[in-house]
Amino acid sequence: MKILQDVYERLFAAYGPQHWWPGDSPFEVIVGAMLTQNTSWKNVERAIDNLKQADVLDATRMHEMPTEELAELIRPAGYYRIKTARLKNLLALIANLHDGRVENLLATNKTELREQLLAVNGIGPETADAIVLYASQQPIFVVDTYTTRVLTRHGWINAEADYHQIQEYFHLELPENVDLFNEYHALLVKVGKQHCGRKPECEECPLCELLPSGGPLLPEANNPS
DNA sequence: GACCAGGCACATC
DNA sequence: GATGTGCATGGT
Repeated sequence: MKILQDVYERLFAAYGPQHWWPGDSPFEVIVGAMLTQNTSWKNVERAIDNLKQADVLDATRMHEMPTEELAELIRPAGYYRIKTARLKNLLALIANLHDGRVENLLATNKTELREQLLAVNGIGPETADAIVLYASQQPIFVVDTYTTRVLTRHGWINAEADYHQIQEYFHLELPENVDLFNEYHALLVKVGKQHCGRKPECEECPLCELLPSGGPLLPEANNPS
């Protein structure tokens, strides 16, 4: 039985479409993916609003604008110095390898695109995959802390599973579909925020109500208890 | 005031 | 190769 499909159907039935990724353009999605690293989306919104107000939410303008100026605009998103450098690194990739055109970057096939993104200092697997899925609209599953937390809490993966192993699990059990991967990731984030992962007990956890811990699914998974 | 948030790179052992 | 730490703002 494909448990991950069953989990998805239950989550979608309970919560419906999440309409991710918020953003008016692919470039805004990219910037959001960079800024939301270990940061609440609310703070990212403030930063993106600042960029819009300053009329610089554009790859060329952000590439050419002074570092200090960009830093000040994205400040609400936290880690603003390092994130400014990271954004500049990505903007340099777009300028140098893609003629400064975001659409060229996003037209790159997902394997090559992921590789190029991962080569950028400041882009790790989650940010790269978020850009591939949500900005470039190519099917790759995004694994984040909530994904790991929810799956380990329910005993569906072993606690030592790394990013790639978890991603492979989703790719193995699910059809390769952009809309499915989009909704599934968003639903896991939604439920993960309410999930009992932070607490030992499991009350008022919507996911646990829907899906009581059923034991390991992967052959190598640990027994959760 | 402590803790957390849609990670990642780098230092050190 | 595993583990620890810095990065920073804003909400609870």
